[in-house]
Amino acid sequence: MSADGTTKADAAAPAGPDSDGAWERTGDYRPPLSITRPEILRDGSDSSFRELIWGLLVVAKRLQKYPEIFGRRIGVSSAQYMVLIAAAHIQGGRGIGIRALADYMHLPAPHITTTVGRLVEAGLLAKRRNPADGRGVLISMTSEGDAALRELAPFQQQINDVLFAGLSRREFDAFSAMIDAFQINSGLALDKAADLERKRHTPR
Amino acid sequence: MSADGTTKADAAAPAGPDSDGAWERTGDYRPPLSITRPEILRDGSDSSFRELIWGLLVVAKRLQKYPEIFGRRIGVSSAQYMVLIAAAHIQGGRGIGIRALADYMHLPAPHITTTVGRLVEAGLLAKRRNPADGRGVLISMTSEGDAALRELAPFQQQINDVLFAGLSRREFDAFSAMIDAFQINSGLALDKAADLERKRHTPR
DNA sequence: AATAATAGTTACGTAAGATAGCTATTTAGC
DNA sequence: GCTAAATAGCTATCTTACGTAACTATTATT
Repeated sequence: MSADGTTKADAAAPAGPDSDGAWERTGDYRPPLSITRPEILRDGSDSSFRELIWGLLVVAKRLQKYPEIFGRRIGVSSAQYMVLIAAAHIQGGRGIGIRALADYMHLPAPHITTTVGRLVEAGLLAKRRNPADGRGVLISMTSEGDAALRELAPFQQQINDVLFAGLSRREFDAFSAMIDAFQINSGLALDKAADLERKRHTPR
Repeated sequence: MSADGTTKADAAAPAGPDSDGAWERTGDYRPPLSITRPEILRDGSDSSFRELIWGLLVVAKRLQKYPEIFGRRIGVSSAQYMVLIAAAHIQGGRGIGIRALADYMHLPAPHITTTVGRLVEAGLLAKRRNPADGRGVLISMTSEGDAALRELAPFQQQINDVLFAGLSRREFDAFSAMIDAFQINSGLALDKAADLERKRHTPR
């Protein structure tokens, strides 16, 4: 299964003698291939792919820190900041429902309910019954919420300017296109994973 | 401060009449600019930037699910899987210390300690005192850990093949380069944020 | 009118990850 | 050589994210 010639069954155990300081570097552990597409492999190794994935995970974790930072600036938690921004994006003229927010954010509805509740307590969001559907509610920004975002903007601008420093418009567009494509692929890959898990657990 | 002509101070409040169903779409809320770089703005609007950021956050959240999925397959948590992979990457021939792992993963050392502890309990990692430095320990894969990764590999390959489906080698390389650059910028932006926060809280 | 579907809420559980304070060992200064 | 400082790691605790299950209230379906 390993693409290279070295089939070392027991490279896993702590290799070499630990009685003295001498160590052969030949014992370096090599994990199995994590991808098979020939366009990605290089000399039968997936190491450049692994590095990319690791880089992506590093970036992903960092990106999740921005909501935390921006939120702290206006006195709300990371999740609360995200909901606030999401509401700002899609509230439209009349407000937006919990379910629509949940879908937009790819989060379960109960999470939205509690988080919106806290933002309403804080006065940043307003919540009223949907006059057109008594089951639903309409969430919208308050002027306090708007003021918080406006107060935040200069801080945010300085940080985002650094985040995209040195990027030409052409590069920005290329980056956007790649992320769009990757967003699709990552969704398909998650579906694939769910598929495989289902097959495994219900092999009937 | 708003780049467009419409300076609507109170667009924040739920606009328009809610007594009937008639709604003017002119009341749509517009958040303040989140970036100022002219290469990014389009007609004075940051909406394409916001969309990119939102896409990045969606991708980021999805990426964080993969460790969870892969980990579940071999009976460990998301964080445990990440530590296992990290150890596999950098254990070298003799093993790796807690601090080095923590740095590699950009996580606080105590988190590594507890997570490694669970993986040792599970038999996937081995831990021994560093013979060259009595304070330190050396973490390395066990053959059980290696077996788990090998058992996981086919599953992982199918998913990763979907994740990068349709990507040519050239596109893969371009993507890698962009992520590398973005990794640097995101680090700098975090530094900038910490800077600004420090200045705010110690204005002396 | 009875039933199903939908919007939202409440309550609870798991786990990530940050912080503070501690012990043990090694290195540096006198 | 002995004391002080730095370093590696551990334990305990706290906050928060986010998922699931069970429930209520309203609207749509037949």
